[in-house]
Amino acid sequence: MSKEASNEKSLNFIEQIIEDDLANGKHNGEVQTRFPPEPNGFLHIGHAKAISVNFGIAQRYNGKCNLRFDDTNPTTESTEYVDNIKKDIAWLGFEWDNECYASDYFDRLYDFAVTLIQKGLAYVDDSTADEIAEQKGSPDQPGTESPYRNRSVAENISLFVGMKNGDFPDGSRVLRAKVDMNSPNMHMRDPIIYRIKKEAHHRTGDKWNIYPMCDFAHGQSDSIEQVTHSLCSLEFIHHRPLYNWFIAHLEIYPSRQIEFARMNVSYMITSKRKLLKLVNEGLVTGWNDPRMPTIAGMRRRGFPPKAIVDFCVRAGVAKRDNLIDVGLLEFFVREVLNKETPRYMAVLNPLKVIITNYPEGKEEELVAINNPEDESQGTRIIPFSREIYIEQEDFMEDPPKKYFRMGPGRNVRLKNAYILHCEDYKKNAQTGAIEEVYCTYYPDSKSGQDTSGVKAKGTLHFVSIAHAKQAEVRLYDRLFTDPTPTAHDDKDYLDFFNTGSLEVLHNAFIEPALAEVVAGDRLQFMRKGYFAADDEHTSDKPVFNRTVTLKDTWAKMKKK
RNA sequence: AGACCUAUGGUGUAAUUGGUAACACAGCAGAUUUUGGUUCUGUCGUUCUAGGUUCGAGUCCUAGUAGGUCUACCA
Repeated sequence: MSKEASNEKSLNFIEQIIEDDLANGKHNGEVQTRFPPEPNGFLHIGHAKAISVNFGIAQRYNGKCNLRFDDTNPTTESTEYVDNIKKDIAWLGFEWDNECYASDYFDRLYDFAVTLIQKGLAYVDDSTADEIAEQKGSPDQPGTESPYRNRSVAENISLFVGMKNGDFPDGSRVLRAKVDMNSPNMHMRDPIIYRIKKEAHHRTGDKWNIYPMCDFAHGQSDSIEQVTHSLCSLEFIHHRPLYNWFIAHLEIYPSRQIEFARMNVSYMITSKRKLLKLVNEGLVTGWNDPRMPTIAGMRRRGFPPKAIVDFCVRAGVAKRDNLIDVGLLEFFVREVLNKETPRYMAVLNPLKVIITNYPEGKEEELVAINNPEDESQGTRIIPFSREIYIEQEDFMEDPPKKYFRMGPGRNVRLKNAYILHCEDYKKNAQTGAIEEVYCTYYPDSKSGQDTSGVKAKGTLHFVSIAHAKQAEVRLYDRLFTDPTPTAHDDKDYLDFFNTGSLEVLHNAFIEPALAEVVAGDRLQFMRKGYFAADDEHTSDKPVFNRTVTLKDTWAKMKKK
């Protein structure tokens, strides 16, 4: 939990409920939550929110949080997803108490179903899917009862056992709870609780021919695990009466479901189907593409887990629809990275500078501070020589007055090195491109021992050409050009795909100290942003992903 | 159309439960700075509408309005 959260006096509505329960001695003062993913996809920023809420609440109240896989549909689920989900949660920094599976409760769930049948509260229905849908009616139209609704207990038991034993084909029969076909809540109109699926399950193999529906598994799983507060998103609010109905009629541990609004983030989407389409259509390279809002994508992008969790905590918990500015996430990413990452110099778009009065063949070793925010990160050596690269955008032939960088006749400091005076430059007559810049340096202006008295307004990063290494740099930007790409009735979300979301630079140059960096390392390229060494990065073939740019007030001024 | 949920600065969340509407981000202005970064200071701006209860309403009541959710053998 973040410091802010633990010191905060104000409580969100869930914490208020919990503190009331604690004050009343409910559940013996215990708090048990759970995070219940279905192992059929990758975790994304929305799951990160659910994780931080469930684990955060448990931490705050000295409770426990289980990881429970809601694996009741063998058609879509696999252990590969289980492994990835565990990896992502651990990476976010959370430890679950028990690792649970709804499938571990299949025997008990079956017994629960039998209990319901014996109480006259469930029946086997031979209707087709279409017929059942028709019976349910519509919200403003009461439903009609199934012709099979009043079978005897004995017949129901016999048929249900038959379903279990595989006597009937898939889809031929279902078990339905006998609730209320006239309820304005569609979920109470005799919901299906078991269906026939002669399919192998990733954990139970071919033991079962029938599988419980989520509604019949989720609440009972909570109850079995003695979950005190079952926190879920708002769309399950209509399921709560059913959740309570099962607990009441089964007379089992009274877990309580509490719903909160899921988090929406601008310029991001979290629909599993829509994300999959991006992958399938090749718009991204996979589920862990650094542009993806998946945990795996954000990890590869270089987002620190703490930033993601801080962001979720800051976004808060409430019941109204929300659209959180992705800028808030970027704020936390920068805040964490500013304190943690070592600084390096890398020139993304090189422009050659020759220091005409610096002796040919001479080399110097300059000392640079690794992180001005963290003295313990020490210093490193930066080589310096007569020919260097600076950033193309750091030179202007005819700069405006507020431009502090290099221009003809101007002074500018090289970070950790000398002050340069720009004497001349070479321009390509055809293209107009600046090809080389010629400068002189002030020998007594060396960083840390500057006695020159020369003034320079701007400071530039650079690399010594002879010592620099070529690298690939991938500049990532948001995936969509619209803050809510899925919210337009007249347009498809793919219409808003940001074709500029990835720019690959093959001709970047990095300082030699970067040789120590390994895949996954996060760092700052001074004045350019925070970057992470990609999964494909090696010291021979360096590849860096831009996590986020630095705040850029100059870019803002230019716009005006 | 029915049921349910929600409504506080640009965004998100608070308001010790009926007692001066605040915090963060974003914005704007300035200071510092060998990263146009960081840090610091200042500043802009808020209770959906209409009634009612009350000495006093963001909070309670009534009626509207707006947005969302639900009608899968998915979760």
